[in-house]
Amino acid sequence: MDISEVAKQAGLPASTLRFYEEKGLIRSVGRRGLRRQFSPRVLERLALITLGRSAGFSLEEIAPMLGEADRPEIDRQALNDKADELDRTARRLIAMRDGLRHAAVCSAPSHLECPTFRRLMGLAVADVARRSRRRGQAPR
Amino acid sequence: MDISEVAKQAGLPASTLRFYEEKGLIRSVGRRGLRRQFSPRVLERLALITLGRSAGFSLEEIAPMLGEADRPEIDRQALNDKADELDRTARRLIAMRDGLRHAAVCSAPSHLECPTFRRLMGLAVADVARRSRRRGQAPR
DNA sequence: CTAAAACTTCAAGTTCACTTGAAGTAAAGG
DNA sequence: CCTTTACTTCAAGTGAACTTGAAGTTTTAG
Repeated sequence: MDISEVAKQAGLPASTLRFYEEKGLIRSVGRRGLRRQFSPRVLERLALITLGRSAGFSLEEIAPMLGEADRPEIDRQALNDKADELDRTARRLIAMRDGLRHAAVCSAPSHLECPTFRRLMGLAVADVARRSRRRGQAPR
Repeated sequence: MDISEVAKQAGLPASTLRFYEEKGLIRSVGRRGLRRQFSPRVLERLALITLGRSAGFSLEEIAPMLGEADRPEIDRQALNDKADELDRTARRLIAMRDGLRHAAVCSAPSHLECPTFRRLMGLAVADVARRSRRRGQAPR
């Protein structure tokens, strides 16, 4: 398959495919002239990468999961850890969602006077503070 | 208050406070010598920024919400929109979480042979494809 | 009074995941 | 054969949100 065919099927721009190849995440099976040729199996690999990305894994984290050949060796512990992390993140988002919804209808003259909103602010600040403590005074 | 005092209370490095001031997100009330002095009210503003950030707003989105003076004018519609967005994101994360949990215990010889896992991959790919279509062939 | 600690500015660097542009080559269609 | 289209490489650029470093000034503690 030509790169544009892969791009179309994977839903990714060709530039991304070249970038992934350069990073060692995928491989082309050869060239026809200058042009890369891909095996259809690359689509599976790309789907795996896309899945990983949308689960919040970085490319660096994904690389070792893909394995050298075509048998992904996903560490089950890593999956569970990531699942836990997603769970925590999702909970935070939902708390935030509810806070926002409340703020949107709250009748307090200013959000600053709304207890719910203030509690939310407090949580966020505590969160940042905790983070910076963990990372030794250098938060992100 | 000195910048370090504000930093401590807000849980943010001083460099971030200078950065926020440069961006017009906060203001110092004056200088003592070279040193910025902050009013304690800046803490509220910073809490608001931190809250916004953790809800997924960009600094650019947050700026207009803070208002010129000290009375934040948060657009209720923006809050609802962001709440909806958080909701969608949270749902995606939860689907992903369940998928990962399944994959972690799945007995299929390879994840590639597990239907649940494959469905998950398909979803992620469809998602990316949808995105790139919306954004005119230029996804992120 | 002096030295260390805390602050200042400004430019440049960092990270991540790509994208863009320029300049060139090759394949496909007519 | 010739042109258009599709690909190629490589370096550099993007954006968000900061961080870091160097060099200088001021405050504070002893």
